[in-house]
Amino acid sequence: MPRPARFTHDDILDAALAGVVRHGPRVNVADIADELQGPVGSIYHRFPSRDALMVRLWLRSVERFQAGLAPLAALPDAHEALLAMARHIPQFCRTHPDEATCLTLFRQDRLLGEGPDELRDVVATMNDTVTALLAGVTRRRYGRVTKRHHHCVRMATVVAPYGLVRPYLGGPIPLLVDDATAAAADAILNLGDHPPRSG
Amino acid sequence: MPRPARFTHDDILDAALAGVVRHGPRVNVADIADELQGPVGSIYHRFPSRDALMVRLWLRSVERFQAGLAPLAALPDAHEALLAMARHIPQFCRTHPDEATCLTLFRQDRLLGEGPDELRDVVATMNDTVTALLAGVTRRRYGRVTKRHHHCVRMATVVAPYGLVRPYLGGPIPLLVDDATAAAADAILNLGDHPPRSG
DNA sequence: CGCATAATAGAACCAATATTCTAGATCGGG
DNA sequence: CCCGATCTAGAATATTGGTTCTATTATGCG
Repeated sequence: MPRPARFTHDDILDAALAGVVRHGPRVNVADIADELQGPVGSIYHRFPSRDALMVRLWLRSVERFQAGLAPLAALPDAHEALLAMARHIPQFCRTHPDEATCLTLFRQDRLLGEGPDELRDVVATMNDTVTALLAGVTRRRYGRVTKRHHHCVRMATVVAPYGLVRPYLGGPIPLLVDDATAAAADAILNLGDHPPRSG
Repeated sequence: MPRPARFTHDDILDAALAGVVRHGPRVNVADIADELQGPVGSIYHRFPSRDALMVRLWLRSVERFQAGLAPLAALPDAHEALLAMARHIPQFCRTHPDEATCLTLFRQDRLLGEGPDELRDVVATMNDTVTALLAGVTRRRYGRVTKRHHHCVRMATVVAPYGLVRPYLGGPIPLLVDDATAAAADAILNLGDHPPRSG
């Protein structure tokens, strides 16, 4: 009975993504409406505020990124599973360059502080699923899960790979990055086998 | 003969830095004036615009960061020199947490595109000195400087270390990060010894 | 003590932009 | 064919925040 919608939530998120990629994190809603080829009213019809829209966009990007991780964590050899998860990051950035850029432009901690109240919980728990995933593989890899193991795994599979691709976002990502990612991940994982005294 | 200045350039940059750390990259000049405990007029008396101020702040942070690098590049053993340069990053972030945060909040490419025209050259050439430094050590480490070597060295000494500390900025940086940095740098540097086929 | 100079001081201004509001369009069903 | 419901549409409004402007203050010198 109602008038059919011309724009879905995802349409608007897509427009916001395009806007962010083109104009940077400070895109204004007029530019987003431009990308949408629609009026700003339609944006506010679906999203209560610009901030909420941006947070939703970030959340969708994170979800899409995380979707590819679960199967890799299930690989039989735990060490190989962790390396595969590390490699997944540059691969994802190559196939989803825009979402990857979006992920780098907002930081979770800042969204937590500045984002709309009603989304705070969602943002906060966003990484819980990944943390749980990592905890499982960590136990399989090291036998037990100390704070040190936790950090090593996180650095090897998330932090280092992410850091390595970051400067290449916006352009082609050389395959060398994938090799560097795997090499770094392997080295950092092995760090977890030895006691704290650095050598 | 004139009235003595209450605020130096550096005072204002310090205030801007404090503002950026507290409010994020979108700090407004009123907040900066707040940190300065002075009026906005005094800020505009020294800097032509907010953008110019931010770029100057970024430049100062980069300079301070780079200052510690040169002596390390001169170490006799080239491989050790590169590892020392890698380790320098988490150390710098620990001793200069605010400047480090500032470095992560602005990206050179975006400053190039959006920053004031008169500063574009300065921004563009900012990394030339580091590139030159790296080129020298690269030659000593590998004997010659191919594109692949260049990338490996850059990833090992800058990109990976930077990426590894980034999520820890704003809080204490565990010493484990330094170990991970060195391990990753070593692994990536060794990648440069082998031909392109990954293994 | 005025005078010249350069800086502080903050209110006034104005442009950019997020948000709201009112009107009009589009559909299915009675 | 009109009605209710929902959405598009974009002009109007409000707010935020960068920049400018007009005092006013402090200093050294003649």
